[in-house]
Amino acid sequence: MSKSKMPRPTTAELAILRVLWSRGPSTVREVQEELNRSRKTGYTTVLKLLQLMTEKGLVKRDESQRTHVYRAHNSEASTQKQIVRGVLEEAFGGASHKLVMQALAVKKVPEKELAEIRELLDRMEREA
Amino acid sequence: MSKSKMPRPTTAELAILRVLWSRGPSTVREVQEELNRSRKTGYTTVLKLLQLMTEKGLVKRDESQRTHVYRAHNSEASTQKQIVRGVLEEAFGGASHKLVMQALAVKKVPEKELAEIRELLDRMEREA
DNA sequence: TGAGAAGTACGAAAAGTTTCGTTGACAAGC
DNA sequence: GCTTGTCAACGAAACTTTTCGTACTTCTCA
Repeated sequence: MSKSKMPRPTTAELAILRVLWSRGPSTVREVQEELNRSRKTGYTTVLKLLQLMTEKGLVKRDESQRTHVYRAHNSEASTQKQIVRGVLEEAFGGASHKLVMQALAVKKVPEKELAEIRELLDRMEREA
Repeated sequence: MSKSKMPRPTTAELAILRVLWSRGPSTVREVQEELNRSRKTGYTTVLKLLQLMTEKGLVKRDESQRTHVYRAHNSEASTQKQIVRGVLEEAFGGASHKLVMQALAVKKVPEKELAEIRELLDRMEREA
C-alpha cells in the first residue's frame, strides 16, 4: 500500500505505534505491558488491535516464531508528517504558521529546541 | 462545562465549526450550503450534528426565532490550541519542537508568515 | 504424558461517529 | 381555510473504533 493512501492511525493505534517506535520490534505481551504503565489494557485487546493494524499495513508481523513479533511499518517521522497534514487541513484550513504558533504557545519549549527551529527557518530562507 | 474537559471535536464537527468561525452565527441551512461547496452533506445530517454539538457544549443555539441560529462556543484559536495539545500528547509524546518542524516541512510557508514565527521566537527568548 | 501456561484467532458486544428518512409544527401565499 | 415550503425533533441505520470472552494450539516441565 502506498504511503499516501495509508489511513490515519486512530488514537489506540497510535499508542501502540509509539511503543513500537520506542522499543523496536516487540511481542504482543511486551506492547501490552508497556501500555499498562499508562492505561490498563487487556491482552486480547492489544492483540486484536495489532491484527487489525497488520491488515491495514500499519505494522508488519514476523510469524517465524510461535510468538509473533510486530514492528511499525512506517517511521515515526513519516507518520507524524501524515498526521500533521491531516490536522492542518481539518482544523487549520492549511495555515501552517498558525499551527506552528499554537504548538509553540501550548507548552514551554527548551532553549536548545528553539535553536533547532531557528536553524530550520534559516535554512528555509536561504533556499527561497 | 469547563474548557479543559471539553471533548475534542470530531472531523465532521470541525468542518461545521470552521464554517461558524468564518461566517459567524448561522442557521442550519447556511452551514449546510457552505459545506456543500466542498462535500455534499444532507440538511438533516448537518442539523443532527449541530444538535449533538449543542448538547456537548461545542456550539450555542439561539432559539428565539423559529429558525435557530448557531454559533461556536469556543474561539477558533482556543479550539486549535486544544487540538494541538491532543496531537502533541497522542502522536508526539509532548515534543513540541518536532511538531513545529513537521508543520514547517509539510508545506511551503510564505515569507511573511515565517517572519511572524521568528518574531514569536524572539519574544519567547526575551522573556526567558 | 498430561496439566497448566502462554499464545493466536475469531466473533461479537460496546461505544462512538456519521448519515438520513420520516414526522409533525409552523409559516407564507393564494 | 388550504396547500406548499421550511424547519426542528427524533429514531434508526451504517460505519468505525475499542474492548474482551471463548476456543483452539503449542510449549513446558514435573
